[in-house]
Amino acid sequence: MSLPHALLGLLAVRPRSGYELTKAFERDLGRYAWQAGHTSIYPELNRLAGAGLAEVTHEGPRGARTYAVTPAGRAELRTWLLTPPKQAKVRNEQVLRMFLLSALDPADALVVLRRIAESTDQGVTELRKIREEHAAAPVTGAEGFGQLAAEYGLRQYEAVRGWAHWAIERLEREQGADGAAENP
Amino acid sequence: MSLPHALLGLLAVRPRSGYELTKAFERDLGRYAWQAGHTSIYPELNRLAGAGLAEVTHEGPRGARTYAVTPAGRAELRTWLLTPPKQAKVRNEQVLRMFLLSALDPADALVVLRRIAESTDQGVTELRKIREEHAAAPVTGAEGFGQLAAEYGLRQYEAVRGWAHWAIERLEREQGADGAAENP
DNA sequence: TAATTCATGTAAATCGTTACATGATTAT
DNA sequence: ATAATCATGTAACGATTTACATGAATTA
Repeated sequence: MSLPHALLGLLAVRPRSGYELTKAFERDLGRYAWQAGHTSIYPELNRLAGAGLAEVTHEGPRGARTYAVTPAGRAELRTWLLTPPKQAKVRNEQVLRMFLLSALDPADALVVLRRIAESTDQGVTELRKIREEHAAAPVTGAEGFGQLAAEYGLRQYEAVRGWAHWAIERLEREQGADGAAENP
Repeated sequence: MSLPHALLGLLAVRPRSGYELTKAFERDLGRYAWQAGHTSIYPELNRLAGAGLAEVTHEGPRGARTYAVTPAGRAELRTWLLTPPKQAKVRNEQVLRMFLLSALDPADALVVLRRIAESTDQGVTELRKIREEHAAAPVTGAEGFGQLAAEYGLRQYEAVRGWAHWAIERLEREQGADGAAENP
């Protein structure tokens, strides 16, 4: 159960409302690391506040409440980050699909792989552009957050992209070899 | 909910018992793609059999039942693999930890990063060895499964490893710059 | 003023994990 | 004989998702 720590981590960067946290999950965190919807986030914020790990620091229009992490929350987050479990829980549907790809015949597998190659080509291009734009920015605490994470996301994309192209080439060579087997 | 498809995919490679499937999740699938314990696997196998997507083909000692995927199950798996959702579900505690790393002060972050670097160095070495050992093997259907997945796992490890070393160097340079700021 | 976005919540249903439970076979 | 491993299950609890619900503020 990592949701509370994900929330504490985001609040440690800067205070936010539940609504803003929800959007952070949709954009960055949820794409690579941990997804959660507002229906888990709001109750969890209440629990964190009840436990003294977060607190409401500001109330805005439309009942918006800005939460900040407390010193106790910061300590909890630090402990959690410094004591990782041996085997972390992994559940990634995209990766699962890649692992099961060989259950398809090569023609079908190629369709899927080409789609992956295309979308990761695009993803790499986008993320590289974003990185170049922010390359000049200072590297202090809160901003460092985005940069470490962005670099991680980019390298992840590049790895999948490289793998997809490698797999395509491999499958194509195999198919080519089948077709050309009769004439040496 | 991808568990049924994960099971169909494994059974598509070759028929197995629930016990063997459980171990496959512990070893390969669960490390990178999708974790599941026997308490989800056994009931799910019964559901798949009830739905005609899998069937018991053999009964061994100790009540062991070997399941195989049916033609309907193969069709279901194919459909699932060929129609991916826009946004797949991701939940990876390890990656979450990396995303939240910048919430720590640089000294603590370096501790965690060095641990990651060490364990991925090791992982890359291990997986490379395994790959070399199997490099000579033929690349037909069922074995291809392992090879695509193994390559994916290796590249994933290498990406994390590269990122960790990059982040360490960056943080060390930052700290070094702080310390040397007084004497130009 | 109508539509959109902001902003928060609850309830029911589904899904997953942990703990509990049992017994057969094989290895020491 | 004893321990380890094989092999399957159920029940209770906790976490997550989906559907439902509401209203304030902003934009067109």
